[in-house]
Amino acid sequence: MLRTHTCGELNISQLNTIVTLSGWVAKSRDLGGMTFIDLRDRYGITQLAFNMETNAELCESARKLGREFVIQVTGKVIERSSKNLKIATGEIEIIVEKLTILNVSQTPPFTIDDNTDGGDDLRMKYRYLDLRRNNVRANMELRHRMAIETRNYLDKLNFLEVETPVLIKSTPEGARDFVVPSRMNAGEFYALPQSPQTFKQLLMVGGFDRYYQIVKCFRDEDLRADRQPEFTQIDCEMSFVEQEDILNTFEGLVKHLFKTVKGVDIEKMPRMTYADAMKFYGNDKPDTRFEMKFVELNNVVKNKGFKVFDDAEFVVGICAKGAAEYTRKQLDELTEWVKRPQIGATGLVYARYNADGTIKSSVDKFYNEDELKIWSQHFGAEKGDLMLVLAGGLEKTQKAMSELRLEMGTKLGLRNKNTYSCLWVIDFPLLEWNDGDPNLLASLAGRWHAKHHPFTSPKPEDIELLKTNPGSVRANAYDMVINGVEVGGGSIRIYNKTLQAQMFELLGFTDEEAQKQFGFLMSAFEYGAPPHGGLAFGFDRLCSLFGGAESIRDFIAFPKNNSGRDVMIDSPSPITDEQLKELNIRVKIE
RNA sequence: GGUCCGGUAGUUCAGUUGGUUAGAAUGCCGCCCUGUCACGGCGGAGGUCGCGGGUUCGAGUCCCGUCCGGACCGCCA
Repeated sequence: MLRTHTCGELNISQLNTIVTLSGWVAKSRDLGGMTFIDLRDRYGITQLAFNMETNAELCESARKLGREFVIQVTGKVIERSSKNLKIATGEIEIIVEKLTILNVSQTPPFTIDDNTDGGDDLRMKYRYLDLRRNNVRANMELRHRMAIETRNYLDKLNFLEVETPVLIKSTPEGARDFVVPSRMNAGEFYALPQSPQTFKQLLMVGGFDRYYQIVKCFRDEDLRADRQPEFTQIDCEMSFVEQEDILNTFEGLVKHLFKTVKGVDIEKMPRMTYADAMKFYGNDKPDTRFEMKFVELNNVVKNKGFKVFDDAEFVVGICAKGAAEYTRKQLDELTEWVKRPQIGATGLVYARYNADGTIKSSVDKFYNEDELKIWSQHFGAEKGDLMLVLAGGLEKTQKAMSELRLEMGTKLGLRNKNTYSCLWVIDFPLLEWNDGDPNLLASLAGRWHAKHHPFTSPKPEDIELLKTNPGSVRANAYDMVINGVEVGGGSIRIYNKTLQAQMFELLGFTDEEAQKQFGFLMSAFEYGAPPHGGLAFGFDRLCSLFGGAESIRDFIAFPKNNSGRDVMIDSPSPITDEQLKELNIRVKIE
């Protein structure tokens, strides 16, 4: 071993011990007569001391060490004369007797420090240096802890971790597939899994009644701060269960993670129907850390001569507690904010319930104070509150108000990242109407597509509606939402061949297409498929939520950038003509 | 496919209405300094202002195009 101890463990109890440490030169302070070096490894920092008086030669070599040189030192642990209580090893230092340079280093392009001066791009290019920073390493440690505790919890409940293949079959439903050409089968391609969905269902048919896997999944869609082309799921499936069993089991998993990783106790998670989530939050993943629920105003504000409201399909408001003090300027800024193309509202109506009991609105011309009093009753507004109203088409206005609600929540400090509000959103619609996306129409020739996926079972009491009113059919599908983040979701699956065939038909698959793409699953269902269901958690998102971060990138050791590039290894990249020839592929860039 | 923001020293940034030799901090190099821990002091080097074109007597600054990065919308069953 090139060390007897790590750089994080020595303290006053090891005084006068001779130790050997190895690590990186984090910083050096040359005072002339003596030189101090901060030696860093994964575990911490230990100060090395070199003295001109006692060993001039050694001190001279220490002065020449550059940042990030890898060195090994042997020396005695002594008590510092001036202590640094900010670090764990701050009471001691090493009087170095022997110094070996294990490796030299170029000066790093950014400081390896908690508050680095490096921009994101640079950090990604030199990710191996970025990983030396405390906070990035702490994120990876958190991720490790989450994975371990996930395995602990599920193992205790008899779940089996089973690996499923990564080279699988492309299907047109859902996200775009990443594809891999097959050399041995000219002109044919594997697809990388968007999730191990069909395999975990086949494992249920195979009798593995409790399965999980912490598994990489791939989706070739545009990226975001919380979306990577390859990402990790905690993928789970259970047999002989009903929806409540799944919810309870995996609510338990998340509670276990909060308890063991963060020391936080989470209460029983409420269940909210999709319909209520949309009604009160305009969103299927509501941030329930704060109220500020939607107030429908169609029956309150119409027919008073205000054309915007009269013509609107949907008029909705929220009550921002204590925000009546907002200045004209702040309200104008808020109006501009909702008018941005990303939000898409055409305007914002506000009414202040002033401390003196008067109510002043931006539409006083159309609504007198008595009418505004009625507004405030609907809002549940009190003195000091601000009422905000948007109007327009239903979906667009719901979406805009949902964004405005989150913005107001942020502005009013109601979204503390150390507070966790968890819930299940249940009873999602089974199907969504295809509003004319030509790509979908071409591939599916169907008018509906599955909101969750085509194996999701309808609620038994809604099955009749499949024939008459498919849009109103509710699914046995559920999402777990924490602080407005969809951390996971799943469903009770169809295990009946006839019902599955009916679904495929509704989704526009011909028998032939269904057979070609999912024949293996339909065949399997003919051999005694048990009732089953499951869900998958977005592991990266869960980690970033636990770590209090917005972006998942810092919880992935080697993430990709916005364009799906790995700037460190410079991929993707072209392949040689020889490789292309072997694969029977000709590249043509339009 | 679309909207917005950014690209100036190794790094993070400033740069006014278009006007002399493009600045600061930090890092780097050299000298000095025996208790530092954001050490301190003095000195120095370091620039294709992303790239291409245009307007102008004159462009880091204005216009057009393009590339790169970031946030978002669409998309992500």
